[in-house]
Amino acid sequence: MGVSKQQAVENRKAIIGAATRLFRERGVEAVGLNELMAGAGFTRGGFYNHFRCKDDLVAAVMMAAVEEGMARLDRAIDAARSAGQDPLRSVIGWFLSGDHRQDLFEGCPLATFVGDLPRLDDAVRRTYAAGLEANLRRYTDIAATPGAGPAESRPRALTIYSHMIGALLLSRAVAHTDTALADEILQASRDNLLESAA
Amino acid sequence: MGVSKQQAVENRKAIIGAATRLFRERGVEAVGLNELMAGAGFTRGGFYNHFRCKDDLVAAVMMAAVEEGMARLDRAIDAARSAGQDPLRSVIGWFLSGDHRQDLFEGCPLATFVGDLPRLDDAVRRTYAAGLEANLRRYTDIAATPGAGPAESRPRALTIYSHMIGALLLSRAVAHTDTALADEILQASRDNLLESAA
DNA sequence: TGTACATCAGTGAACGCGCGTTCACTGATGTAC
DNA sequence: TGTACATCAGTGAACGCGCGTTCACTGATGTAC
Repeated sequence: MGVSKQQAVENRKAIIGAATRLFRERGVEAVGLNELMAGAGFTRGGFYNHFRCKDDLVAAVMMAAVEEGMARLDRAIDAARSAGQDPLRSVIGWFLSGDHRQDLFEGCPLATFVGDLPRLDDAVRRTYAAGLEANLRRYTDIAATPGAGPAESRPRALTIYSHMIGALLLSRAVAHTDTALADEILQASRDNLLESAA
Repeated sequence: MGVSKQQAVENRKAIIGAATRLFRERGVEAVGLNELMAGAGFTRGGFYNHFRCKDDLVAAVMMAAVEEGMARLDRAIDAARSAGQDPLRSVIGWFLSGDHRQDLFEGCPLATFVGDLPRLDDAVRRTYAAGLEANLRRYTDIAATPGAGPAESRPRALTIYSHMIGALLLSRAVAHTDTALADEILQASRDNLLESAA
């Protein structure tokens, strides 16, 4: 068609955006390039002007999702601090909420993509691992109590994060089949973690 | 070929067995029926003498995996009790071990299949949810402290299980990319849960 | 500033491939007499 | 007990389909003069 360089850059972003939405919703393997390009408003052939192969796109999607997730976490922490609330309690309350369980699109990317990871290549897994480490560092910050050093805060952050991820994934796994159990799981972990953070 | 009824029943079990191994190792979607039947020692066409479609097999695999997982849990609990050990501490130690992280074949099926679940059909999800509930009941039993009733033990079991699942999945997700982090995750949660179970 | 040409994002048909599934066939098992 | 026939698990070729990827082509953008 002939398209300006600036437009091409935006189109690339649009492809990544559509892919992120579809991958989060249905999983990386279940989404084909044809559907994906149609979702971004293009025909299939143009894909290869932007990416060498599907794995390249997946790597770009993971990178974007992890960065966006971190930015969202930072914003939530700032908002809590501005409001004079404990950022850790605030984040726990959001992470283990029904909203987060339902929201595949803006939820924690590490939770959403953990199921796809075994079938993805090393570049994506490195991005995932780096994203996890970045998240854990932030959780270490907000889990720190006045007197405690990193030797205490770090393992505490790890356990809180593992616990939340597990509860969210189990709750999502049974949400459509046994809503009562799904709610019970979230509530038990929310109560437990909020109590331990008090 | 002509095969006795008894042999046919065993062949069906062999197909389920091969499928369970392959599904656990590489995910349900990534394994084709051709490879699967070859893995069980047959050619592809015979599949439909045993199952109406692939989803039927997946349902049978999930059922078998969940039952086997429960049986294994019960055996571990019995063994711990016979040895005069606290079954809860015993199970936690196993669940959050490097062995369990590495062992996709005999590990907890709810952890292994949680990533595949979003793309599987309702029958499989119901089996999964029932399996989760059965596991949680058993954890409620072993998490019970002398004075406590189910109102305390049940949420406690849920939080312990969620926490363990999350730690195991995160640890597996980064095991090949950042082994130190993977070990750190398991250890932090193991220390934390064993301490709270003391 | 205006013109001629090169670039390259987007198009849409086509590629080979492996998927889940179907089918006609086979032959030992199991049954009826 | 022996014979004739029906059953049905297993075979392997074939089906349509959608996948990731390639390709020749297009035409507006961007560049050289």
